[in-house]
Amino acid sequence: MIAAKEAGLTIQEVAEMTGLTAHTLRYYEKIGLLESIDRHGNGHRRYDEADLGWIHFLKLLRGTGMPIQQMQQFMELARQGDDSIADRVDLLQEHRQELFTRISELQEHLAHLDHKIAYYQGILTGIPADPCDS
Amino acid sequence: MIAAKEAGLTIQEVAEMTGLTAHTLRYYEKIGLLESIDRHGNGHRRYDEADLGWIHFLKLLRGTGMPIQQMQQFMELARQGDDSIADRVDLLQEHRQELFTRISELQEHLAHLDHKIAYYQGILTGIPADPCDS
DNA sequence: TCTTGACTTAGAGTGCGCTCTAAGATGTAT
DNA sequence: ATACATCTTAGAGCGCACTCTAAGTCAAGA
Repeated sequence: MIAAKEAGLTIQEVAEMTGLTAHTLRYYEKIGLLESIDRHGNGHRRYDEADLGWIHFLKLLRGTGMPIQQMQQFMELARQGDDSIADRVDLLQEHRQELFTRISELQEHLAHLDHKIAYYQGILTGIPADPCDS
Repeated sequence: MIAAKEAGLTIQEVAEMTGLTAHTLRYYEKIGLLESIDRHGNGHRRYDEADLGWIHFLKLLRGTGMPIQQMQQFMELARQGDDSIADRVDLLQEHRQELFTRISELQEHLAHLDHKIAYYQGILTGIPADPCDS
């Protein structure tokens, strides 16, 4: 490594920084979630700060359970420039609503699960259990 | 349908009551999530109240994102009788913890997403946006 | 008797989101 | 020169949780 570090991060560096694998980074690029990443002279990818920003955003969307298809739609809009911002907001807000609903459902399930656990614990400790076991 | 209704529900009835498909009910039985369901004279399944209770419980577990494998473990314990209750509680409590963590993560993601949406809306309405776009 | 419809089985197929393989190019260190 | 590490590509494979198909049985109704 005599040559000065050329601008940009290698795929491995980005993988380590983001927690995605290099495989996944290439996959995301192939299916259009990332624009073609700049290449170093030898054809190797070099990621810049903007790329990193998009990758973090994609991670957020996936983390919220957005399907890849919807993410592709979003990135297609993003590629169309600032005129698409309203559409992008719509898409995000729809997803936000779904996420909110899902969280609520999970909270209900959690309460239900706690109820079940308490029921089984009641049996264990010999305390007469609530006959309603639902 | 002259014969008096024999005890128990048909697979279709249970499907409608639970929101699972008949396919899924057979699948759950095949992989050991349900004990062998009683059969009517002609070999058709007949579900009783207890079966229904287990199915609702399985739906709860799946609804909380428990993997099928773990559900199989749980049902294996259940088949071993009351001596396994402590182990079942352990399993459920571990899962409860994971569920709780997942809900927390989703809530963080939701906040982050809201932040993003607000950022984009700021652009739309021409209000100078917070330069920190993360 | 014939048709219809609900059920049975074993096993194949599906959609999702990666994840990995194979073959090859390039660059660095000894 | 040689060994190695890291990257490239196209495309195959995987794990999960269903979901569906094909071929067959059975009972009720026209």
